[in-house]
Amino acid sequence: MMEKTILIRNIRTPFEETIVLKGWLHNIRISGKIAFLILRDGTGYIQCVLSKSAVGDESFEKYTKISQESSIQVYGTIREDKRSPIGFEMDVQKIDIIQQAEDYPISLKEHGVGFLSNIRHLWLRSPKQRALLVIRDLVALKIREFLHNEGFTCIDSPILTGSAAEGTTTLFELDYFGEKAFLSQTGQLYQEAAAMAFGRTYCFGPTFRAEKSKTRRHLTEFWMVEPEIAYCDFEENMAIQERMILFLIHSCLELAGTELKTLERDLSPLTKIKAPFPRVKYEEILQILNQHDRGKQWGDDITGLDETIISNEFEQPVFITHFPVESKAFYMKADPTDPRVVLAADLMAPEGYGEIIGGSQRIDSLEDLLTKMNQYGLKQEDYQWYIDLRRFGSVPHSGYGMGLERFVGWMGGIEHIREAIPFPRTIEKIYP
RNA sequence: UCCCCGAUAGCUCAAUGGCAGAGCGGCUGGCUGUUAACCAGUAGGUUGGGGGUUCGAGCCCCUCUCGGGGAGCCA
Repeated sequence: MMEKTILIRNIRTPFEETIVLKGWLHNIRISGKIAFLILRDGTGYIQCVLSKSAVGDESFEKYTKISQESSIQVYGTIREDKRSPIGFEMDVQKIDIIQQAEDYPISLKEHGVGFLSNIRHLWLRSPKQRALLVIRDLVALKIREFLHNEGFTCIDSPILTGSAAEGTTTLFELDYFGEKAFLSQTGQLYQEAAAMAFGRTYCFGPTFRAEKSKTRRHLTEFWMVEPEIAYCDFEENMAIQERMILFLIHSCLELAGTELKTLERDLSPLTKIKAPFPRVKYEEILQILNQHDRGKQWGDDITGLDETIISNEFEQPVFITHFPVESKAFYMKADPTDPRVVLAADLMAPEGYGEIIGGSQRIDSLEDLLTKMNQYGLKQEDYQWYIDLRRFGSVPHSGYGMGLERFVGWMGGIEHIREAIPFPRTIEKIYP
């Protein structure tokens, strides 16, 4: 007979007939004539109870020698059990050993991050890593769902680009049939073109920064979602971001409870979050920082440490707005009421997580754009297509970029965002 | 590129300049309700590489390599 294969996540009722679970051995505890095998199949964990009286001496001997992470198919029945974290256990009748694993390097005890990073291909199997990457998948799905429901069309920007969007020092350069090309550090400029065609657009994919940053919030390859909205001003831009963040938080709380629990995430800071998020001008932020003896003057950057201070100061995410013109990218629109500042806003997540979104209203006047490009030393011929957008039906428009790993890292409450991407690339890690 | 910290058993870590150790993992045995199970036994080491000081270096000094954290920059 052919037994039915069941995914652990789909076990919601007992099965009196024999079924089969296909997975890997996470852990085994042997107590004389009874053994407890924790099986994982990628969708969940279940304890399989193996008793000598049920399978016989010979099988019991064989099955209790299965090593951690061996691939196995377990046949048996499913029974409710109040002692189980998922409410069910399997009574084992038979086990097929697909491959007996060699000594597995990751034990159930603690390990250092350097060791684990070198075996990331195996580390992915650990419960917390699984939980975090499941949340990543959920967040990515819900970003698309949110934007789709708000009338956005996904128009992917190219990853290979011929010219720099924001200076060349932080770009990965490569040879493109004898010409210089770069890995994209933002898809934004292309989204501005797309938004003029589709109204509301976004791109969502990998971006690359050759910055030699060695911090808990930096990767050289990371995923970014970049919405761009035609006929949208600075204020409406923030309102959309606010709605998106709330939707994503609520989605995680509602749909990823198991994973958040696995990560031992304290949920109270997340459940407290509600709109509207505070909007605080750069100038006022400087004052707050100076109350912490940061000695800030007009024009100074908000550094990583400053971000941590700010994001600990508020329980809610905070928009920092109205940055000095010189500190921001060339395409940002100056505030008509205060030309010293641009209509830009960075969103700081609370709990010390810092910046997760950078956004702005873009320059829509041809004249202003050309002036600004000139000031930033950008050649018009490299950006002719971009300039064109101000010549053929230019409109007020705004957009933002959110770093997926930073958001996921915040949701998961983790220390370092390298765990929020399956195979992180950092300044000194490109393997595995 | 710069600053700080680190490298000892497969892993996580101890060891006043004086015999290199523990827990986990491995292996052997015990236990029919374990939850990172527990108990007993056992194997496991060129203390990251090179040089120096010293009667004597895991420990002090120099240097290199690698790893971690941070600065600058950014999502």
